[in-house]
Amino acid sequence: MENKLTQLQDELCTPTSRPILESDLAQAGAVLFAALADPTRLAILSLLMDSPDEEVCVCDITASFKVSQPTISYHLKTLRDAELIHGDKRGRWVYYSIVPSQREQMQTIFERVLCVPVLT
Amino acid sequence: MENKLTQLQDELCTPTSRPILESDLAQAGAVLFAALADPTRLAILSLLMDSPDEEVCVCDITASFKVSQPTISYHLKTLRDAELIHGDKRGRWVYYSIVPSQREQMQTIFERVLCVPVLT
DNA sequence: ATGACATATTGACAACAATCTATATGTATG
DNA sequence: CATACATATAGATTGTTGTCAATATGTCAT
Repeated sequence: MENKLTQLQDELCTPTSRPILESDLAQAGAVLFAALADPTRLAILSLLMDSPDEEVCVCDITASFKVSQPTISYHLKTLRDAELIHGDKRGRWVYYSIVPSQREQMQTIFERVLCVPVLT
Repeated sequence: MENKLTQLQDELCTPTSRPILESDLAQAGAVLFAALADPTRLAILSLLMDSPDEEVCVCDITASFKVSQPTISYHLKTLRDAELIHGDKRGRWVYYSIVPSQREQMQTIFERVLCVPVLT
């Protein structure tokens, strides 16, 4: 295969001198978007974003979906691993919330990308 | 735009049967983020966003990565299927660009989510 | 026409993701 | 203490994704 960069004489395909996205940044972005690439996880995040006190009990999350409790637990772990949410165990219950430093980013994603308003 | 979210219950640990995000909206969002959930695809999008004439030849894209040409072709198809990019065949070459209606959304993703400036 | 070239498609395969059932862990309560 | 409850983890299964080599398709130049 011939690279256009080696064909400067051909006027049709002009080369680019612009570097691509730093690979570790692309990697980090891919990890973030992979965490968002599931309808159940998006709905969980939406639930957390819209919770007035910014905390939701796992039992409420579980009750909101048709999937099983272990599946919800799996999705919560996935979001936790992406450092988007945090779980606080109080007694028998665990209360999840958006990691504060990620709230603005999540709000951007919901309002400006998904075009769904969230509480502010 | 209309709010697709339902009100949360205010009492903790009271089950709710209401879905949070409209499921087709969550589904559509998941499809979008799945398209973004790969470092090579993010870098391709970054390349297209940063291209001054907003068009990049496949040969230049292929030359920018270490993966094989069929792999690049596969990623381009994935981005095409997500309707994020469009390919224009001119002669032997195919020139890809961001779908115009998606440019603003992509700019939001790069600048406000990934914190990477792009050309405007 | 023929051959070189650019890109897409196919088929195979390993890695991973989403889901379930079953079970474990920790906590409150009778 | 025993038991019920809330959540997490383990293991199995099924479907999906990223990658490559090989090949097909279409286009240009000779």
